[in-house]
Amino acid sequence: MQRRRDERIMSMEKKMTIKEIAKLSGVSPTAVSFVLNGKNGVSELTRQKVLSVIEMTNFVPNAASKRLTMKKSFNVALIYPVSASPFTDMFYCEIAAGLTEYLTENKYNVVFVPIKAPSLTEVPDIIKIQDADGAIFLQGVDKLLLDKLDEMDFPYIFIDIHENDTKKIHVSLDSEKLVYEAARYFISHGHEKLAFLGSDWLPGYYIRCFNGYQKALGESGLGIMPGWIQTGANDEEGVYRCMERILSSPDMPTAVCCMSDMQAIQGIRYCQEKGFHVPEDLSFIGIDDIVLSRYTTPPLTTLTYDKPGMGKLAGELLLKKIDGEERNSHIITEFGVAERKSVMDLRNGRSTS
Amino acid sequence: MQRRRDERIMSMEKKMTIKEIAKLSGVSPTAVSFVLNGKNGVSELTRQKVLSVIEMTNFVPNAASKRLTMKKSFNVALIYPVSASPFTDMFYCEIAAGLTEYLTENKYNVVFVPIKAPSLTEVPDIIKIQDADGAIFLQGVDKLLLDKLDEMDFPYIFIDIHENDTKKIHVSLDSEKLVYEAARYFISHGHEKLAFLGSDWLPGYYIRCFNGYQKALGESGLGIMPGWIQTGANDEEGVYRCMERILSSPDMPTAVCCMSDMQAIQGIRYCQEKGFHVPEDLSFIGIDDIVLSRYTTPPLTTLTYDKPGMGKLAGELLLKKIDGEERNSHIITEFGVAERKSVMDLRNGRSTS
DNA sequence: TTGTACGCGTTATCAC
DNA sequence: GTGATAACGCGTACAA
Repeated sequence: MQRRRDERIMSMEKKMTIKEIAKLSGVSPTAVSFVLNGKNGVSELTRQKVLSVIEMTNFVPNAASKRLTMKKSFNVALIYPVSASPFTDMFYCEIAAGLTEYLTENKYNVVFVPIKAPSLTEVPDIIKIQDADGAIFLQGVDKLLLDKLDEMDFPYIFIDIHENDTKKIHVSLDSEKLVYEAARYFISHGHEKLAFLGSDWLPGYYIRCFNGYQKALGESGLGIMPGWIQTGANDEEGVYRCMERILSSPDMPTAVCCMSDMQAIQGIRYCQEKGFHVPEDLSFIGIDDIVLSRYTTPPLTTLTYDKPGMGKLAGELLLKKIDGEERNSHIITEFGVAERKSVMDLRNGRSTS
Repeated sequence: MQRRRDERIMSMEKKMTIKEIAKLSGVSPTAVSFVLNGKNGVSELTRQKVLSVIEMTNFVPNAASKRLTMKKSFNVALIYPVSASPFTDMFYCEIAAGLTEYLTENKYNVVFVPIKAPSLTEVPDIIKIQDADGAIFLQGVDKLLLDKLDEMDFPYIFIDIHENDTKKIHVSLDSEKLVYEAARYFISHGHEKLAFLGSDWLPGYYIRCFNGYQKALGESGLGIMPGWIQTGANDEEGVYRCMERILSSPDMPTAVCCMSDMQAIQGIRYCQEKGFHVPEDLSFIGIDDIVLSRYTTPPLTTLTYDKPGMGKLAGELLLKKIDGEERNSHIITEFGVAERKSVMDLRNGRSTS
């Protein structure tokens, strides 16, 4: 008899609702809700009754409904310009991986929102329609938009912010130190003529990187020759033009500091196409450790740190912020060196390994 | 007077609802809804009134509410095993990029759902809680799960399915033809001794690739020597072991057909580490054209096709299916050749370019 | 065209 | 402390 009833319940194809469960359990929807959410206020007896019905029917509360009543979307928007697309840029891809994993584990969806316009000043649709509880910006965004979001009290944080506006919460790298350490690495391997290959379309980023370069050289009393500093490495073509100038500099450098692994990799390519040998003729070091760097020839020596961890950390900060707890920004200042084959050790005439 | 009222409306910070808009416009919520959705059944006058109020208040209908009433989540789940993570595998990354772009344009969110368990037989949470209108599986999934989804009438499609189960809708590559053409490319460049480097943990995929290899060789009457066929290329280590055997084969091949770009790239690395020259000693060809292939040394010659387009196509098929229109599977059979530097032209003794 | 019931989980309000 | 009832949130669809 009992058995038959169970079967009837189990075979019900009708979509279950909390009311149905309540009816089947002989209790009120409230009681079911309480059981579902582990709140107390229900007797052990009812809890068991409800639990068994839930078990049998495989009931799970409807997401849309939950969203509506709780006024929470359980979505987080990941907003990025084309220059920082996780699908194009391997650096941001790794970060997005860590972020997505963390948020998924915490029952949030990550919604990828590319910015197509050159500059986003309008509140993105997903926020307007209240379909995100918070946002993560990659590489910063227009202040105008931030003002609007602030006015709405909408929680957001940044990853890899390239400005010195420390008022906003962000997870970033200490780019100055990154390039500084890259340069130090060269210097500790006997290099004294260091060129700088970078881009300046993100001015804040450029300045920080350049400062790191200059600081390292200054500390060691090394000079810079005309033509060694190139800032047009915005794309492959730009890198090529920059490298052309560096290579034709009257006093050829022995090493090149870069603002990203991609710049280093493209720089190496250019050298090789022109018949130069890396690292024998010229050494390179990157500062990202993107996966590509392992597979180039020579594999790229580069600085390394936990990129998925940055994504995860950003997720944590944002979730805390959504819950009303403020956390501080986090700037990564500790890096490892992935020693591969793109740096010549001038002290003994071999490539490092 | 009118002016003052406008300002009052504009400055209202209260979250607008369709009812508020109705009140302010002096019409019913229904009328507002009609205007919002471009349905007819409202006079031009009301339309204008409503439109102006919407304009002033910047009203946008709430997403959660829309979802609940329309019984639609406007989410699509992208479900993948670790072996096909868009964040790890550059091949799937490009596909996911095209898919995400297309779905975003069509007002759907893409929710990334990694499968952690070795085999997913349970209906994923996101589907249980009715938070996805459809799903896209990368690389196939357990039949048990598909049966359950079928029973629920839940729409799904596959990308890059590796089985011959043609009943399910999918967007895939003709792997047999891919490898066939890769082998043909070698043959047309004077190669007669072709090795095969692959993995067999996706048996259907392995068989198709191997068939392509064998077909090309058969057509040209080329023989296969013992040790030329290696199927343990599951990871870098596996590739190395396979290459070790290929290189120590009594009759060394001049070229290696691979089941993926990564295998080719890792194979090349192994050769180089062992002092062999690519392509002079051994030629390689890939079949994916992942971005990495452009940056290896030598850059990898590989087969190429529109991967973001595959993602977009999959999005189209799924959206149609969600709307109840069945579409046929699409198997990509046309490829280009990205001629780079990893293949030696044995007819004239140079590397192709 | 408009009023209103509906969908569905949560929570405030009440009764015992 | 337990449990139930009802209001809520909000866009949609159908009856009026």
